[in-house]
Amino acid sequence: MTTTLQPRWLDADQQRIWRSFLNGVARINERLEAELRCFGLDLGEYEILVHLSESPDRSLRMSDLADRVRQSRSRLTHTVARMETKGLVARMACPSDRRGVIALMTTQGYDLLVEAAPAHVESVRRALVDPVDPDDFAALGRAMDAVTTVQD
Amino acid sequence: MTTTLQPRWLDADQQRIWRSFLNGVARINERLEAELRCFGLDLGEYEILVHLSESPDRSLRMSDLADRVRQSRSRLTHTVARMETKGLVARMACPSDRRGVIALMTTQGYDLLVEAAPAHVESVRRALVDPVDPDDFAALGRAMDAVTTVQD
DNA sequence: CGAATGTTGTTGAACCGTAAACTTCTTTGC
DNA sequence: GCAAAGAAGTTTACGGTTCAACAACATTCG
Repeated sequence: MTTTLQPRWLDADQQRIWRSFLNGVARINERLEAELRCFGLDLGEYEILVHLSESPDRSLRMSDLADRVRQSRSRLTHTVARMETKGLVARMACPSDRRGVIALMTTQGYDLLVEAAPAHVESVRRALVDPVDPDDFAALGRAMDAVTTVQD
Repeated sequence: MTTTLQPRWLDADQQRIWRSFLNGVARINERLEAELRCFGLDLGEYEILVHLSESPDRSLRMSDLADRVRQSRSRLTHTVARMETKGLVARMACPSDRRGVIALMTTQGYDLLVEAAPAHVESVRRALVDPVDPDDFAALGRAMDAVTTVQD
């Protein structure tokens, strides 16, 4: 007798919630991207600016930054190169590790973040925070933490 | 006196939850994409197959399909063209509207979906359904419905 | 009717992300 | 110390997405 692993299908509720999730995430992304486009940024670039602005000297090692914004190193290299030509960030050698490169935010980059942040926060509110019941919003946080905590 | 609109910043909890959301969504996507790559599919293609499989005659108008999978029409045209060369879908003229094009799933496409679906469902479980508390999961559904319901 | 407007789907170019190879440097372990 | 292994970033080529322009057809409304 062969023990065939039956797939554990999702029940109707689970399926419905899963599709709501896909739809909701897509909607949220659309809105945030649309808002940021007014400032010539996409969400990836915006997040780079945010994390740099929160770091000492407004600078971070490339690999560190890559982890925080969940971008591959290759992608970050490309993105930072583009942002460098726009004058939003700069790169310098890392003094302690000669392999390293430090990305740092320019004044222009900081100014752009200061300009874009209120509109971005407002779209996060309009797209997610405001329409959702506060208890459900808290549950959303717990759910996403659980998702992130699980190791593969 | 000018009435400057003060940005309504997120409080610490809201900020934390928002970042958990970004991290969680990214993690879930990574896992689903990784799983589907074993079958030569990405999530966009998989969803196309799912929606075709659930429709009468396993076929849908391109614009209808585009709405359901939340892809731009241009993107869908390109994606379906690629899937057509792989033999997963086919296209035919729409009888009732001569502008229209109907995408339909081939037997090969259906077979691939049947093959990939159990693994995909399993990764949805592992990435989201299983690690999350059932009450929080239900709340997640309500939250995403609220997000989708809001009109711009 | 018939022109104006809207919808459908495609096209091609530009742009961005991915994947793999590669360089340079650091760390490890004998 | 030194070779092997690993880590940091970059580069290149390729593939997919976006954007704007477009062709074909449908709809609207005077």
